[in-house]
Amino acid sequence: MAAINFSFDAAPPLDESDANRPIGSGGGELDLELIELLFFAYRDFVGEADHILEAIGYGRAHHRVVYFVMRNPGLRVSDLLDILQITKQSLSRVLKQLIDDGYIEQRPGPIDRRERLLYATEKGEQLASDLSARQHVRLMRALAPLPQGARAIVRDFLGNMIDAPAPGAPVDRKG
Amino acid sequence: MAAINFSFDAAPPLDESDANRPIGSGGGELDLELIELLFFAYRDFVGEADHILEAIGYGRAHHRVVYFVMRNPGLRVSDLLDILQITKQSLSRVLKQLIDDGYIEQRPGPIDRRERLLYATEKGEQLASDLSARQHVRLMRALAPLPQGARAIVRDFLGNMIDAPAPGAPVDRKG
DNA sequence: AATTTATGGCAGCCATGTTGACATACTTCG
DNA sequence: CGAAGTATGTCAACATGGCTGCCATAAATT
Repeated sequence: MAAINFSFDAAPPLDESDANRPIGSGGGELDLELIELLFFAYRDFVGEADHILEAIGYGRAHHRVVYFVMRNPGLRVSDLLDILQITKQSLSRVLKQLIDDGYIEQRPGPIDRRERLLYATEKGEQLASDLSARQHVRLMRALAPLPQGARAIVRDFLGNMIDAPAPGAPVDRKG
Repeated sequence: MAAINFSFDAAPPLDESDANRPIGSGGGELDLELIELLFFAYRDFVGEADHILEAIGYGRAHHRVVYFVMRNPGLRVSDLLDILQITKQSLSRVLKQLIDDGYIEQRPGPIDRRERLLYATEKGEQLASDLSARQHVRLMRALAPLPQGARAIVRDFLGNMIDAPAPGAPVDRKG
């Protein structure tokens, strides 16, 4: 639990007031600073919710499922598989628990009754909110000291990091 | 492999030219947009290196180990445990493989000979660079369309997301 | 009626995280 | 010197959450 992040002692030769270009024109060097900052940031970000989850015997897989169902009520199972990019079996294990425990409920699709549309129960909404609240606070704390417009920059950066941007999503706000 | 990220259909009511405050003063709403963008961004970011790793039968754990040894030559095992925040047993499994396969070598500490200082071999350096290069390209592609100074914003944001910032690291550049 | 689709379930494998106990080599302290 | 502490390695055992393959069922489609 020491939460040591090690010193970034070999930090890239970057000036504080720098722009995009991450490394001096010297050679084919890599932006290792951002790579490891992303690692540490995500590690601590997801670690945030673990206390709540432990208390009810759940793991991160449950978190992700209840989160995306809360965010997209009426989601089909196959949609969830696409979002999480895991297999049916991996999903069904945790989904079954969440349904049995009353966090998520299924209703047959009104048009195609083979579908089992997923909805978070009130209990499920509550859980998802509790978990997200912690992460929200961390995000706000991280953004607060940054200049105006930082949130938009971060959002666009993250959006651009994704393989296939959501339709109608990002982002090219240089000009 | 469909890499569907689902539409962020319930996207927060945020204006493009917005600043820090993520949600209208209405109530206790959460910045779910950033939460899930971070999830997708990291998912695709770490998925980047998987092809290379699969080819040699390694997983992400090996990646992390060889990366941090490359970044911090002469690291002690206990330092690595602190960085990765895993247990000795989890580390030793992958570390043993990396040593056996010639990616990492150990040398006794010059002062305290109980220590086994870790160094990446040339083979290990090569592997770490190959892996990082992919991620570097993704980062550069994500930053390229953003305005001047975006990299610094992103770096500071990520740094602020970390539990215990590295000594002498981030960052409070609002004023 | 036959086929396709959406879902569920079972068996079993693998990677990677965990704890606890113990061994070895070395350093440090009294 | 001998005792105690430290850095590391190792073994057994277990949990989580990925994976594949195969099969079942219900409903839609042709």
